[in-house]
Amino acid sequence: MSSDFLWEGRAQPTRGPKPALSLEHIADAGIAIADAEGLAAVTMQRVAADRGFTKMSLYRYVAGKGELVALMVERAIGVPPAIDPADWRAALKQWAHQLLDAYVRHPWTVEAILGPRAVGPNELGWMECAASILPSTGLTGSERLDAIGVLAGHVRAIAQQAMVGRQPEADLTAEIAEQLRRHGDRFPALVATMAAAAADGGHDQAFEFGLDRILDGLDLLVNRRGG
Amino acid sequence: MSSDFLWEGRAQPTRGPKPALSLEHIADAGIAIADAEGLAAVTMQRVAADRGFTKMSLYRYVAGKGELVALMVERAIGVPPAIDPADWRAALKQWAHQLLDAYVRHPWTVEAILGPRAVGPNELGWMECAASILPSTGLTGSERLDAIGVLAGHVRAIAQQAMVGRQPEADLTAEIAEQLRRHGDRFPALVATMAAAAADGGHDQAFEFGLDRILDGLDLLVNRRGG
DNA sequence: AAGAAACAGTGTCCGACGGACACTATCGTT
DNA sequence: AACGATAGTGTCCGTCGGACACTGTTTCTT
Repeated sequence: MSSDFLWEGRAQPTRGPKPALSLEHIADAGIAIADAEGLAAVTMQRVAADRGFTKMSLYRYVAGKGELVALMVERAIGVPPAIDPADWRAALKQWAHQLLDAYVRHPWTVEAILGPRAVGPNELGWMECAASILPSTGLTGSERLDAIGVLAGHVRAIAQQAMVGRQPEADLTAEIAEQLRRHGDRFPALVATMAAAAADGGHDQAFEFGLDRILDGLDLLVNRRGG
Repeated sequence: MSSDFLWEGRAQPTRGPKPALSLEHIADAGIAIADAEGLAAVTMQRVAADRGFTKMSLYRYVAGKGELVALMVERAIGVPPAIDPADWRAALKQWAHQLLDAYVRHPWTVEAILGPRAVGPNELGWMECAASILPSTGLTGSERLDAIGVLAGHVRAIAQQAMVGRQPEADLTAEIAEQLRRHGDRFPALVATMAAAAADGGHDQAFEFGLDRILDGLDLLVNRRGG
């Protein structure tokens, strides 16, 4: 299949010069650039130059830029945590928090995992981690898969917003506030909602709020099944 | 602010040749290309050529490619629907379905709205629509904003998965299944879950399942507040 | 010891992209 | 009729990913 490069380290050949680079070094260089300047700043040129080599030498290690980015994602996401599955609700909450941490540490990942892509052991490991929590709920297999999907989707969605809010000059909420100041008459309910939110002072609870709603909803379904 | 071009049609000048193009024509050409071949196929060249003009003529209308894509998104998302807010739960469900429809009709939008971007009247209109449904729930302003965020995030996340599943040769679930066939021993819980899901036959319920969980969770919170 | 074979890294070239800039063509106004 | 504002074109540039042929290096085989 297409994503072998994420699973098998290449067999070290016996003949010829020793490789001066490694997939790990290359991925780390790319990650460093993406963390500092965004995914768009990651070019074959930059990555190679950061390691003191020419662009073309990278093609000895990766088949193209897509592979490089896939390697970066797999390494940035990291190995999934070990979570005690005794209390499924607490475990899922912990899982979601740690996944969000991984995304926020490397905000460009949400951009990189868009579209068709290769799937690596770490990414599958995170799914495995969630899958190992859910059996005690008594939900069906389809429901458990969907539950993982909803939670992972929520984490991704929040990570996207968090990424946008990173650059102060292009803050989405500031942009919305500005447009509402200009054309507020066309969006009365939205203006009222934001005014109310400003009054009650609660901010940046989007992740926790959504997570709690989803877990409440799951809990309800589990109890319905259980009794 | 930076996104005036999404709000004000440019004033038609009296002197000089008549414009041969319009923002609407340009955006439609871009949308047609993106629908057919994906966002990556949208280049200034292609869009201009489809209208029978040279690339540089587009710069009379848009400041750059970013503006073009923003125009495409604003037009593709379309004007938000009018929804009867009597039953807030049914209304939100309808809202989410229609928003998903809009995304699925133009799968490239989920890619285009990543990162800092200008915000247009249609996008704000969708938020207004949701905001006008929620007051009857009795939730606080912050909670209502977060509720909108969770729902919109869920729709976006599902739309992303739907986009990936579009191309048969790079189906993510098929890729996962393939890797599990090879390395299933490392992911026992995941293998078991997918086997169970295949047995109970329920498929493609991710959107409905997640939406129902979120709405259940909101309902619970509303009732807690109400009594 | 001397090729031969496999491998690592480089230099050069290409087409496509977004975009700057100077240019010509077209129109309403005076 | 002339002018000036506007529309559209042609040319050029830097950067990108990548193909391909090349040189240099190491080790196995004879």
